[in-house]
Amino acid sequence: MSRAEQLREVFAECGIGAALEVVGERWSFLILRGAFNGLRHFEEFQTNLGIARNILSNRLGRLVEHGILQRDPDPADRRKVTYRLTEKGRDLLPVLLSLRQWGERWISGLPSNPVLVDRYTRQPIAPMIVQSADGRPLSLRDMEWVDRDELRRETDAA
Amino acid sequence: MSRAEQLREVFAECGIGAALEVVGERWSFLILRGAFNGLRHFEEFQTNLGIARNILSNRLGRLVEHGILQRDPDPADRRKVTYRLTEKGRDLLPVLLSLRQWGERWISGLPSNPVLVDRYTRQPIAPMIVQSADGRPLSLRDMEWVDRDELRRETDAA
DNA sequence: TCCTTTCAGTTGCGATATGAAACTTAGTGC
DNA sequence: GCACTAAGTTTCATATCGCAACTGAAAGGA
Repeated sequence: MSRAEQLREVFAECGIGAALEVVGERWSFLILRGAFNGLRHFEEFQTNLGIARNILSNRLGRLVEHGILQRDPDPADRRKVTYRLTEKGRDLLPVLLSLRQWGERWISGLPSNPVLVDRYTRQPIAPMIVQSADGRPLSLRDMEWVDRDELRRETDAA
Repeated sequence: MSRAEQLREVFAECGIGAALEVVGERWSFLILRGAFNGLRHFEEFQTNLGIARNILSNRLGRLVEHGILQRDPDPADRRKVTYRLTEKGRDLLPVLLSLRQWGERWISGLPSNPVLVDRYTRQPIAPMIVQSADGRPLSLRDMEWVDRDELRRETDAA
């Protein structure tokens, strides 16, 4: 087994590793943040993020390959290409928001701009929290890591 | 302004960038996953993740520097060093869990091991979701990005 | 039509980061 | 003292990043 394969195995055995293989490179999250904030075109990403053009090209390509962004030539102006989030990409919002809230709380200390609000109440969204299956907030000491098979035996026994 | 400073500015203007500057490098998330799963010692991280020793050394150092891990020599065996999550580090759990759930849903397709359960009900925790200030689940079309100052004007007007 | 600009990349190349393996240093246990 | 363990550090090859310049196709205007 090659080194790359080994790595992929380490990564893939857990959802975190699997996810990181796809969005774990430098700039990927910032490109996605841009996409969530309405950036659509190569030049927009480039000037907005200040990322090198070759890297941007490479990252957009990877995100498209993995089905996180969708690449469509603009029929009205055939120079232009539109990148938009797929459902798979939009489903990364909780990741981006938890990361952002953590950064606001522990690093920058300030609320980021723009703010994501409830469209109707105009209230900023709530902090991301871990909850039980029935919706109670859980702190780390209310939780426990359990081996999958162990858990199955537990519930079978009950 | 140097290139590095420019980058730091781009990163820092938003919580996501600020967070990525600290935990955005390759392996950082996997090291944190390890820490959440109970890894404490250098050799444990190394054998468990298969990461190169120099990189591990560097990443642990950075995470300690940034106050995400705490480094304590073991008084009982002075060869050993214990790395444990600080509050700042533990507060990254929502990030790790959303990432993991996304990876399970869209990449690996399988629940990861071990499973995080409610200690008392033995139920796996709920999927991470975006909620309104009063706790309603929000989908992307219920939300809107608003400029911070714009929002202030809105609420002042009301 | 010719000329200029825009858009989305690609190419070349030096700087930086990563990875594997061997080495070091301190401490433990017999 | 001797073998072994834990936590790194060093060395060196390779891979990735980042900048600047370049390309090629398509608009847009005189």
